Amino acid sequence: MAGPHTLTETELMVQSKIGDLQLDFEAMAVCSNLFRAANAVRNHLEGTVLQPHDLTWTAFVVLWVTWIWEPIETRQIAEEGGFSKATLSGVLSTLERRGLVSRERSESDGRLVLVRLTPAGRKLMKKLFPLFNEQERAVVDEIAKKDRGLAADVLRTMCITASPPA
Amino acid sequence: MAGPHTLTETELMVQSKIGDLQLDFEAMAVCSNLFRAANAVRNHLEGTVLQPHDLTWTAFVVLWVTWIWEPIETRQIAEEGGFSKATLSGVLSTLERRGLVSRERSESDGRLVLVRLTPAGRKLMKKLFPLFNEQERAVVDEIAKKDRGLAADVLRTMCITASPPA
DNA sequence: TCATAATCGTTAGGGACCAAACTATCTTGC
DNA sequence: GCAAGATAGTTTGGTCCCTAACGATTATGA
Repeated sequence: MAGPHTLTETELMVQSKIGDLQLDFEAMAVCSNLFRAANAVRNHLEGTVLQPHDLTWTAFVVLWVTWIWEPIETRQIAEEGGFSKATLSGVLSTLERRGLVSRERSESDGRLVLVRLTPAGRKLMKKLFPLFNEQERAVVDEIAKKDRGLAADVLRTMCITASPPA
Repeated sequence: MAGPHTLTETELMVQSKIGDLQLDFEAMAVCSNLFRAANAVRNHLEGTVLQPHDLTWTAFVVLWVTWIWEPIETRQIAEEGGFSKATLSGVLSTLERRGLVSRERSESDGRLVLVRLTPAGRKLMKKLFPLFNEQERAVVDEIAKKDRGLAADVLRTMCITASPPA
């Protein structure tokens, strides 16, 4: 979904395939662009900020969430980051081996594990996050300033609409 | 990045961690919501439309691109779909084994492989795509009608801004 | 009290994805 | 004409991520 064909070309072809069925091309355009944009932005951030520090996207999210909310329970990291606790478990082990985070069993509830950043982890994030945000700014730069708030709102709305009713 | 904390809470925590550095919180909000929305929408579409037919996201994209543009060269599918030709190769084999697509060597250039849908593949897409589009419509439904065009534009802009200069 | 259920993090197994190496085919320049 | 390079698709090896099953701990209720 990141191809060279224009939307109009595609719409004409779809219409010819689907016959006289009713389609919502505007919804199609919004969704299609949503996936392309998310991929492009993620690839950009990975390439410019993360890869030079040998960090995975998920690893960075884990570091970021932990940095902001430490000490934090692993289940909260997984929920905040939007991935499974199984994925988190592996990523945490990697980050722990690299000396960026530490795990510690909760004293009040033996099932829980609390995660913190090590001093090295905090130092890394204090250096890395401004670079990350600078690239976020660059990615948004071409959007008219007055449209940015609306963009964030629209995306949040889609988030809520598409999320399972919990 | 799909967590329960509000953006304002997060901003306050980030500010306290980063000190007096200049950050663009609006860019942060747009990017953060972009990833959450893309994940939520993709999960929704997979759950409601794809999983009942035992189709992967990537497999569906391959079917869709092929359906619209057949006969199509594999390199075009990969570019249009936004994944590597290595990934495509495996997915095509799976779809071929299930009798949904067919591969055929080009007569004019022996390096190329042309892909088509089988009648079964075409039948499936003619049934599946309206369902898919119906869910795309549902996901966009809460966005004010007048904002949808702008949303698509903004996303396209981010796409272009973030994409490598080719 | 104490078995049953719920919840936590980890482990096992599998699928999707990519980069790099490989084979086959076509193009280019001498 | 033909060797060297370019290009297409596939295979290989490895990473990331998920679901499902598991062991450990805590909560529940008869």
